[in-house]
Formats: sequence, C-alpha cells, structure tokens
Amino acid sequence: MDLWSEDSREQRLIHAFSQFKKVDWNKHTVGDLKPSEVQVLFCIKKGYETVSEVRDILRVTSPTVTQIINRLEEKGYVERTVNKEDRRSSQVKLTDQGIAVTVKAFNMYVTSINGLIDYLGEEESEQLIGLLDKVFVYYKDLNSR
Amino acid sequence: MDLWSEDSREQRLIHAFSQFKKVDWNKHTVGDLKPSEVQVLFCIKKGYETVSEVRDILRVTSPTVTQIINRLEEKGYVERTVNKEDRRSSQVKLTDQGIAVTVKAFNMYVTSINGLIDYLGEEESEQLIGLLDKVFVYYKDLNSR
DNA sequence: TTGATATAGTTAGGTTCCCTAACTAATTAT
DNA sequence: ATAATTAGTTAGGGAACCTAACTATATCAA
Repeated sequence: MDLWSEDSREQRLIHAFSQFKKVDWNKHTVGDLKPSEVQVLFCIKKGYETVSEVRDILRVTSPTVTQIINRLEEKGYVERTVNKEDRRSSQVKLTDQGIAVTVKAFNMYVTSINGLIDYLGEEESEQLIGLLDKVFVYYKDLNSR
Repeated sequence: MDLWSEDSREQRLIHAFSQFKKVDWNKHTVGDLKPSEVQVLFCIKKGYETVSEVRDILRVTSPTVTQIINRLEEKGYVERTVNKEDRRSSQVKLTDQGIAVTVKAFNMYVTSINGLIDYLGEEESEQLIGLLDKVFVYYKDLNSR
C-alpha cells in the first residue's frame, strides 16, 4: 500500500484526527460563556476549587486557568477567597448566578452528548470513550519521555 | 446514575473529547513549518491544487487557506500560477524544496502514527477511524440542519 | 532561625489557527 | 449588457493556549 494513497491506514487516521478536532460538539453558546469558561465551571461545580486542581484536570497551564477565572469573576459567576490554611492558594466558589448558569450549560451539553450516544449506541459509545482515552494516554506517555 | 457524577457516560465522553482535542499528535515541528502549513502541503502533494479544493478537504474557509499558502509561498515551498482556463483560480504547485520538506514531514507523521497503530493494534485502529468518522458525520449533519 | 528552595498564583505579552466583512477580478446566467 | 455567482484576497479580530517574569507564602536544611 502506497503511503501517499488516501486509503492507507496512516492517512485515514491522520485525516480522521484532523476532522475530529474540528467537530464543534462544545460550541453551543450558553449565554455569555465561552467553551473554555464552561469547562472551568464544570470543574468547579464538581468540587475542584483551586487553580492547580483545575489546571491538572483540564491539563492546561496555571496562567490559562487564572485568566479564565478572571473572566468568570468579572461576569459574577465565581468568587475567590483566600485559603486560611495556605494563604498562597485561593478557593474558587460558584456564586448563585454561577450555579444557575453552570447547570444550564451542563444540561445543554448532556442533551447534545446524549444525541450522540443514542446515535452510536451504548456499545460504540463505550468503545469510543475507551479508544480516546487510550490514544490520550499513548501520547501523554510519549511526550513525558 | 447522577449526571454530575464523574462516572456518568455523558461526563466521561465530554471529558474524553476535551482531552483528545489536546493531544498533540501533529505537533512535531518540521523545520520552519507550522502544523497547519503541513496539512496544506499534504493536500497539495495529494494533487489538490486550488484554494477551493484545499478549503473543502480541510474544512476551513478560503481566507484561512489563502493565508497559509501566502506563508508557504514566502518560504519558497509553493508557487501560484494562474489557471489559463479560468483566470479567477490559481494552481498551487510544490517547488522542489516544497516536495522535499513535504516528504520529510510526511515521514515524520507516518512514523508517529504508526507508533499509535502498533500500540492500538490493527483492529482497534480501524475501530477508532470508524468511530471518529461516525462522530464527525453525526455533528456535520446536525449542524447542517 | 534564617536563608535557600519550592509552590500557588498572577500579569504581560505572544503564537497559532481560525473566523467574518469587505473587497477585486473573472465568469456565467438572464 | 447587466446582474449574479464564483475564486480568491486583504484586513482585522477572537479564542485558547503558551512562556517568561513576577509576588507572596510556605517549607526545608544548615
């Protein structure tokens, strides 16, 4: 099989990856929230409350998280309070408004994702999750060497 | 199952998607080429030679392609010539230097992807391609309604 | 205990990739 | 012939990231 052929497994995988990256499964605008802001709100809603925690869950850098939280604070969706035990770190909490908008966003995401899950079926959905994780782990290990 | 639980299928899929988007399977720098430039070079190497064709294959807009090609032209990797049959459209061709760098980039990409294919095995690789395409098609249809 | 090192977070500035709006020039349809 | 369409371009901007350099606090080690 000629590697330059569009049908080689390598090419198909490269193409599938590129295409998939462009899928805007998370591009529903929820009010004034950008997708990255929604992701951070989800993290906080789940109970991760410091910049470091959010950074590790989302696998981005601290400045990225700081800046997203700055915007969320300006919009009145979160509040920072200094941790009494360790004054270097701050606890980020959702405001009432923040909770409302997060729940709203979450419902939209779940509805959308459920459409996909219905389309794929239970078995293929699980397969997909497993494979995506596996790919992620492979590249993570590759880069940390 | 509580939807807010990290273990709900919805949450796991949302998380898997976010993580996967961050995988930098295409972040090997090849000389002075950015990943987007590599993708365009691959298209041209495959024989797509107008802005419109590249745009449709990569599913971006014309200005995006134009600007990438501008940079590739500055770097001496491609050349534009006006199409005699339709003077609105231009044919983009690789220079000798362009061919060399494209082949080099392609070899790097294939080597990297083959690492993944080995890791997943033949069956799972095909499953992955199939599932990614399926997701892509689902969202494409969803958006065109 | 104090001085070095590590950790949490921030600010500033930059890169990449992508977009829309507004445009030119050429072609096709009425 | 003129209106509409198509191909491509330029200009400007936004989203999501990053690194470098910084402040402030905490911990470790001599």
